[in-house]
Amino acid sequence: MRCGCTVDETSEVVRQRREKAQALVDEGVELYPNDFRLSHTVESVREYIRKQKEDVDDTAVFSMAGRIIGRRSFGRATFLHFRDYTGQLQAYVKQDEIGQNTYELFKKFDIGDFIGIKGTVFLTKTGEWTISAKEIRLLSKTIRPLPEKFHGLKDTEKRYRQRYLDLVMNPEVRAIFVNRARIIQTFREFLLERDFLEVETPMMQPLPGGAEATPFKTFHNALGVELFLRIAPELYLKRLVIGGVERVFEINRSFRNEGISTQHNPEFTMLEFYVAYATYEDLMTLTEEMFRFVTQRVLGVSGFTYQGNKIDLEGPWRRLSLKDALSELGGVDPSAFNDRERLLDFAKSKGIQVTKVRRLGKILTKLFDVLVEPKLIEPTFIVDYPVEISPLARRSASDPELTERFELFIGGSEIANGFSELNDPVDQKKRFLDQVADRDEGDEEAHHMDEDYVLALEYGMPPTAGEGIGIDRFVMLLTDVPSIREVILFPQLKSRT
RNA sequence: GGGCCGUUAGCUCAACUAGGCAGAGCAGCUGACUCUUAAUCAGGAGGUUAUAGGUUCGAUUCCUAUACGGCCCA
Repeated sequence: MRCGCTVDETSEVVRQRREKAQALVDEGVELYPNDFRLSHTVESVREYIRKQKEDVDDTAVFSMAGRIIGRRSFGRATFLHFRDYTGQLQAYVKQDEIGQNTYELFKKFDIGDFIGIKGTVFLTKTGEWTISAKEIRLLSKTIRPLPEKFHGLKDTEKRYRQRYLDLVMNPEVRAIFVNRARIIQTFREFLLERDFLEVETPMMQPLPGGAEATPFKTFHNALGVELFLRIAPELYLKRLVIGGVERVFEINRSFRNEGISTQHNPEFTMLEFYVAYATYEDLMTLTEEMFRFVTQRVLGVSGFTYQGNKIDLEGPWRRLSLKDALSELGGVDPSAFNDRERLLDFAKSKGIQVTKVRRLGKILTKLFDVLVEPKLIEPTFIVDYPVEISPLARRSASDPELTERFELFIGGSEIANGFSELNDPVDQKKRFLDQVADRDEGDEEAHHMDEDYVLALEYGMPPTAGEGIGIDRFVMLLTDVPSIREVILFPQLKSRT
């Protein structure tokens, strides 16, 4: 039985625990009371001990609660460890202290049960601060055993499907999610300190925009309309810039209806932010500053190791044009950049399948994804993306076929994407029309015509730069994990039938 | 969508190469033990080997399909 989600009544262990629970009930013990009050957490007791040093008061009574995570019993006395949110502590439960009746009941407590304990602290012979129980009570009975303490829980599928077990058994897993929370909080602090306004824009949109991706569809019954889960918040955030919110950001989920991999989860978290009167150059500088700030705050150092590669965030980071990267790192002959047939031949020779006959820019990015991206370990900005694959970005002043756009790569994966925003409504409409043409030719990921967004632009958007940062991937970097599923509490899995 | 690997007791894993009674550690159960810490000692229990078929006197093992997971590719 792999799933653990089926109630397996035949399991001997479960049967034994149910019998024990029934035996406690028969003795008048409430299995799930909620009238036990705490005076301390484990950490606050440890703090008390540290402060008192040699003068620990061995008559002071502390009242704590937690889950039993281990026990060693000796007939009429037992050592156990219990754990609360702040840490774990040893308890010494002695029949002489709590009385024979209570001790008999206590023997029916299992590893995993929640207990409340009142007692005094003392130092054991082996030098471990321990609470000596004057009173011990059951706060919540477990019917199923926790995974084994020494080897923990390794089964990947079970870890994801029953994340609570993973969190109980594997402290490093909890550390990842604590770090994730800190990372998001620190990004937020960084932006708030710089006068950004945090907003929430629609997750359900009549037209999915702001990225090239297949959306999830849903339906609003009362309105009778089809809606899409957003693939990006971009077009709504820019509407806010039009409305005068000159520094704005959102940290929240987007949804893309594509394959699942170690780098992709159908729902993922992005930070998107927009700065009026700034350019993509400003954002590259800001990004360096922001990443150093967050890393320093969360890890306490300015660099980290990702999957064996040392990564230094001290700047300035390398900037490389898309075409230079392709020729320098991808081995593409620069004279082939404008020759569709030669590019396709080259792709074929490298075993790269370019499915539909796509625009030149798409062939280039496909080659880039396979040949260059994995090599970009140190932080690197790739700049000068072709306009045809950047329909929302401002044209480069020096070359109208290029845009003022960058993508940031760290540890061989794309972390951020930013550009000076296109704020010319006429050009924007033309770009949408090009996308619609691509869509008509079968490119399902091409943008839709968004008349309402063009209308907004016609009311005037200040010159602006904007950026999106993949929070999950950033967390992967700082926590040094190889799969996005390790940084998402409940990653998408197929349901078991 | 394709390729490879995996699924055995509550948990972690053997047994599969070359078909021959399905095992261990931990957890749990019974008993002993009032300073242990992966406590110790003694005893006993726990299995539809993911699912459905096939080959075979005999299948955890070989074959086919399916489900789920992992890695790689698309």
